[in-house]
Amino acid sequence: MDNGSQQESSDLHVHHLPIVSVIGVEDHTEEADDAAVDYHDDGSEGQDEVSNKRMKRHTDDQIKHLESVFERCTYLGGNQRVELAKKLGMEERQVKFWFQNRRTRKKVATWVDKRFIIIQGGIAILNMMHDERQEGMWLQEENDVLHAENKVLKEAIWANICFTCGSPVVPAIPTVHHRYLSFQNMRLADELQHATAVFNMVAQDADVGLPPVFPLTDVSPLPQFGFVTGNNQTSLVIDPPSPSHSENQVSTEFANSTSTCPRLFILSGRT
DNA sequence: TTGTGTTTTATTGCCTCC
DNA sequence: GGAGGCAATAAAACACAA
Repeated sequence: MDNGSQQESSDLHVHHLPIVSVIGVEDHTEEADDAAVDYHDDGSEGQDEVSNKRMKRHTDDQIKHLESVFERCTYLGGNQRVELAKKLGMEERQVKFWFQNRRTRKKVATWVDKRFIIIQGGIAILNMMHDERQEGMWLQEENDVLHAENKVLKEAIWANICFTCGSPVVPAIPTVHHRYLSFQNMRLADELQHATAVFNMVAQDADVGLPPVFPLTDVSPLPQFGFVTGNNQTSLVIDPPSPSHSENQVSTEFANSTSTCPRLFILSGRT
């Protein structure tokens, strides 16, 4: 603050008179006299030199007393200020300035505390979000595992692989197939043998010069197997149908042939 | 010792209230 | 219009690292 502005201020606001302009004319106590000595301990120094030292830190006792009063009341009335200033040996304006600055510090401190609390709350929320996210990640991992397991089970079902023991259950079907084929082959072989014998006998008796007939080696295509689900039951279907086996018979035979795998038996029985 | 950042005291300008 | 509050700021005092 330059002296020019101070002078202007002194002209406009009487209550803003510089401290050095009033110190020495007040009725100081002993402490106030000490403070005044501090202000003027330059002795014969000029007014400009004194102005350069117009700021003097209050003593610890003064600050302690001011703090104790401030704790009880942050604003002082005129009489209170005068009495406190007298008691502490301070200028009334000094007390006023001190309370004003103290209120400002308290306001800033309160603002900082509030911000700190807000930040703490934010940190707590972030921690909660982190925990929830961690839990979500665990659930996601568990979900992935379950999905993978589900996929394996589905593939096992569709591939006819026992997901309990890992052994293929598909070979159980060829067993039925083989039984069916064996039966067919035996029947066809008998028919063919019989027909060949009859044909050759007839041809020989008639002596028509036809070449002898040899048994056919061509066989019918392998039947296709499939599952049909419905009515809470899964049935084995053979295409083309076996001329000598009903679906129930084949299904029962299939179930019996795979009965070594209890879980598959249950799956094939009910859905 | 000195430069630099922080704290404390004091000032200024503007505002509201009585 | 005077008294006093507040925000912004100046300046002195202080703390501390290099």
